[in-house]
Formats: sequence, structure tokens, C-alpha cells
Amino acid sequence: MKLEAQEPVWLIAGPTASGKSRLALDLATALEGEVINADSMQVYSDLEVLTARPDPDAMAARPHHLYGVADAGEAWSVGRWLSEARRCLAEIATRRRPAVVVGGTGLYLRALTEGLADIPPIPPAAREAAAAQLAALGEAPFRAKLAGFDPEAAARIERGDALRLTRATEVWLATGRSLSDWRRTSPALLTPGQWRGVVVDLPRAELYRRCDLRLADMIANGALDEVKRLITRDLPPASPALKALGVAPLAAHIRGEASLEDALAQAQTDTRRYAKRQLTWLRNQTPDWPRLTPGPEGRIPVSSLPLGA
RNA sequence: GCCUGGGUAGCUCAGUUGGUAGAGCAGCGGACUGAAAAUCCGCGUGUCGGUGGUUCGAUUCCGCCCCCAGGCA
Repeated sequence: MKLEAQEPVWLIAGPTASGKSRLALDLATALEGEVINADSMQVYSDLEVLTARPDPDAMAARPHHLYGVADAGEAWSVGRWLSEARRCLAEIATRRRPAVVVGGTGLYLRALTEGLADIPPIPPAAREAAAAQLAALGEAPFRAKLAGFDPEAAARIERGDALRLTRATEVWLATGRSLSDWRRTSPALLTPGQWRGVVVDLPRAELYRRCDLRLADMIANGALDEVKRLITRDLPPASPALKALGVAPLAAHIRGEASLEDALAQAQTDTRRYAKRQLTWLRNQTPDWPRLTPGPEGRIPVSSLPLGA
């Protein structure tokens, strides 16, 4: 499906706790547009506090899409997100409104601008078979086998990266086509003139300070109850929602395995490291997106965006 | 005041029978196409408390001083 958007689609990227959501709301308000979430964890309804989902006032001020729309028992992925985002963009386009896509998941934004290989869903059996092979053979022989049908992937994937090694293998097992081959045809949803990307950037020390403060706020605002409710559901350990920052350390505290102080400190550390990974990704993957730095009050004026044709 | 133990990386510590030192955690750089808040790769960042002495050479041995923790007063 091609979009015939009159307005450019705004893409707002940035590390966690940088103030992206605020900017997205301000921009959507100024343009009378609608906001689409591009954060892999904010899609889960069970994670409201821990993912710093926009508050009800913000959500009511302008239409917000893909926030809290999935159950933690579901396993969303970049593919699932992309199809939902495509649907949202199409709907917004029919209303002739600008769309503001905001989120810290760089891969999701890239799927929009550069496309995603149209690989069919891989049956769990294929994934299990690949994982079992890796476990049985050991990494080097497994990689050598992979090189037989996908030499590019075998050369590209870093040592120890079991996730990517099994992914490349399961795609081959399930489709008879190599992952690298699939990737050669990845039609982008948005063409270069249809979108405008910006990165919210701020000094690292300031970013880390904001991460730390936000985690402490989350504790004060019900994060423990949220995690308690989540873990009593006994979801499969591999559920993506359980990978959200803060879940593991706070769950450890709830089980009596760590003090609240230690759990908070660990959650803060995890969050800082995540922010650092995002900075690395953005620095190297979106070098040509304009950088915007919040002012002293932590806000970016909409007027500083590269508006206009 | 005296006794004992300790002062080594941002933190917790190991170590050097004298040849300027290394682990964990933190931190930094990097990779990244259906788990991406995921997964993985790489990198020690240091007046070895200070100051004299012995020595070819002191973080290591000796003296003095400073600081911390216990104990005795």
C-alpha cells in the first residue's frame, strides 16, 4: 500500500527520557495532527508506568495511536508494529491530518523509511529447530552450516549473537530462502520526500540525570504494583513485555531477593545503558537527521523544527 | 592518646618474595531487518594516601605525617 499523504510524516527519534513525547504532542497540537507510537514497549497495555506512556491528558489532547493496544501476553515485533503503523498512517491520511511518529525504537522508524523484508511468519517449530541445532552443534559448526545457505549472514553476525544466528537459520528452514536474500527486497512504506526525521539530543550527563529521576518517579507512581500484576500472570519467560526495563529488578525486589534501593539502582543502571545504546544507534544510523536539544525547561519549541516545505 | 586493621581504577577489592598493577561492577566505543527497552562485539580509564630514606630501581621494605574503621583508655 502506498500512502498519498499531503503532509509529510514526522518522525521523532531520541533516547529514553529525552522529552520526545512532549515534543510530539506539541507538534501534533500545532499541526492538528495525530501521534503514532514507535516504541516497542509502549504498545503493551500492562506497562503504563514503567514505559512512561503519555498521561491521559496528553492522550486526550490529540489522537494517540498504538499506545497500550497490546496485551503483555502477545508478542509484538517490528513486523507486527509496521503493519499496524501502516494502517494508522493510512487512516490519518484519509483525514488529511499530519502524522507524528515518535519513539525510541530506531528499528521501527527505520522499517518505515527503509522497509522491512516481506518474510512470512516463521512457525515456532522452525525457531525451536534452529535453537536446538545451535545448542547441539555449538556456535562455530552452526555458523559454518549457516554459511552453506546464507554466507552473508554467517559473515555478518557477531560472535555470540545466538538470536541472530538462529533467526537466519529459522528463516531458511521455514521458507527455503535465505534471510539475506529476503532482505534484498524491502519496499519502504514512506518514500524519501514523504517524511521528515528529527532526533532529540541532549548532553549525556543531563540525559542520565533525567533517566535516574524518572525511575524514582515511577516507583513513587505505582511501578511496583504494575510489576506485581504483571508477574502474577505467569507469562512465558520469553514474552517481550517482560523484557521492559525495570521489570526484572523490581520483580526481584517483590520476590524478596533485593532491597528496593538495590532494585531501583539496577533499574536506573539498565535504563542508562539502554539510553547509551540508543545514542549509539542514532549517532551511526541517522547521522543526517537534524538534532534538536531541549532548552533549560526541558522542552523543545515547535518553532525550532524544520517546518515548511 | 595508645593498639590493631585498612588507604591500589568511578565503586568493591585482589596483587606485586622490589622491575610503575588486574578482576567484578560502573563507564566508554561499536554492530544492528519480525524478541530492538531485545541480542551481541570490543576497550582498563590508575600520582598504588603524602613525604623522606634504603636501593640501579619503591606501589611493594623502613621512618614520619594524614585519613578511615574497630578496640583500649
